[in-house]
Amino acid sequence: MYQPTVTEENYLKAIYHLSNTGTKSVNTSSIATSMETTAASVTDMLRKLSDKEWINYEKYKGVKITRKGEKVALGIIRKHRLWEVFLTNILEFEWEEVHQMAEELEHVSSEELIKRLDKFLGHPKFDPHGDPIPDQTGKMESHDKFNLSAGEPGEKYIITGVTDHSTLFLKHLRKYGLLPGVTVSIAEIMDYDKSMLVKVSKDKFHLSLEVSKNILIKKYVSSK
Amino acid sequence: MYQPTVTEENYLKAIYHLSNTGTKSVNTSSIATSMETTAASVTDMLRKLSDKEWINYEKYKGVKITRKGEKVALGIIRKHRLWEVFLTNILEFEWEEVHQMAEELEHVSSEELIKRLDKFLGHPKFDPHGDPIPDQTGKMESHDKFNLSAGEPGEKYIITGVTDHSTLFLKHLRKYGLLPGVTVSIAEIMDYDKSMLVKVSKDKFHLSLEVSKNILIKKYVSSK
DNA sequence: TTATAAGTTTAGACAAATCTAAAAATAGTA
DNA sequence: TACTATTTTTAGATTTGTCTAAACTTATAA
Ligand SMILES: [Mn+2]
Ligand SMILES: [Mn+2]
Ligand SMILES: [Mn+2]
Ligand SMILES: [Mn+2]
Repeated sequence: MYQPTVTEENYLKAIYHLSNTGTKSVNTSSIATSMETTAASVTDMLRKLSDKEWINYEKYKGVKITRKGEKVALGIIRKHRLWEVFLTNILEFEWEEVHQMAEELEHVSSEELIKRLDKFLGHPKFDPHGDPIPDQTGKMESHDKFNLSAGEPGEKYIITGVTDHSTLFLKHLRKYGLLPGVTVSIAEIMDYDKSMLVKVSKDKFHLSLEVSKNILIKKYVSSK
Repeated sequence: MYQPTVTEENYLKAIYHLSNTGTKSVNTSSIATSMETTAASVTDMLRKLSDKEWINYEKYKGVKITRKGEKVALGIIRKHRLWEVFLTNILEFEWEEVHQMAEELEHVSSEELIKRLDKFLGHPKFDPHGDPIPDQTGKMESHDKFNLSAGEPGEKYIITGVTDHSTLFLKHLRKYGLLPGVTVSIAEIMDYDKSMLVKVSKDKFHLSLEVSKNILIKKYVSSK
């Protein structure tokens, strides 16, 4: 049908993310915040996206992404995350460096390019931040993940991702080797401030609640 | 100082190419043709490029690219050609497929990305079409190339590039294995239509003047 | 050398995406 | 319920890059 402009792609991606993976309805001001623009500009754009049937929009009632719109959003997210894998695994960037570049690369339009990139990278299922990569049909691994802050003393977990994607946070975690795939065990949780003492391979260190709340984990299981 | 928009980058690249590698002055209509736009639009843009000191422009007198403008153009050309190498050598696209994708990829802004891509590709000196890749300072291998149509019977040559970059032509050459690096010897040149009989490894075939005029070669030298 | 053709610039308009300020609708609360 | 605060939309501009049509400049050639 229509093909979205770069700006329309960015709006659809933002709306998709704000509606936590495509379900609930999103209001104008939250889109404005996430797009770093004004509510007035968002209203203008919502009308256009609605005309093209990528969202359902009623004045004052918020917006819900349509199946069509979701397809566009997932296509962009797929490209974004595959390029992030390329940048870290092949060009050896650190995980906190790749997001801005991927924001540009995700708009390169060729479907064949992304198909071959996916193949070249070995069909990765997750990006460097632990976020799942949608396949060509939009399907992806589901999150059965929970926060490290909800973990229990004495238990062993595997890091699967983060909820804060800021450069500052990612850089901080990398210093401690706290990356997706790494095993952590909780030695102790302090009653006073809910900070925790964790063990990562040979090292032991202290994580504030601030930090542990933003790390996603799954239970450790010996094989696979 | 300023950083060019995607459109400005495309104009500067076109002007650079039209002035055969940065020397002679270029007129409005040739820019319009190469950008597939109107002379009026070009005039509008020339004013902007001139304000930003990327070109010297005097009304009705044509335009010459400045040192600054040349630097911008060479940066884009470097990115374009490196991405073309990536697409052919790594993602295994054919040489006639890569140009359109490179037209988009060349505008991805990160300098660090292109530095690492260059390194990953092994600092290639030529793109898949035989065009030289400028280094970070804008320097590149010079063309001591000439047309196959000027070659002599009995002589052996190495293909170094093409002057027609159209998909149709590139596809045609690939069918015969006429790619940069390949050795050809001229068996015979027909008096009547200047077509030539050439030998490429075990195969012998006929090339029209139309074709031989668009193939660039250098003399064959046994070593290197 | 003057008429005509070719090339170039200006004038005025438009679409996309944005903004500020003002008006309108909805939500929260006394 | 009625007032106020918050959110959202509209109105009117602005910027970038584009267009057509008209005016202007330069080249060509009788
Ligand atoms: Mn990212
Ligand atoms: Mn990511
Ligand atoms: Mn090209
Ligand atoms: Mn090329």
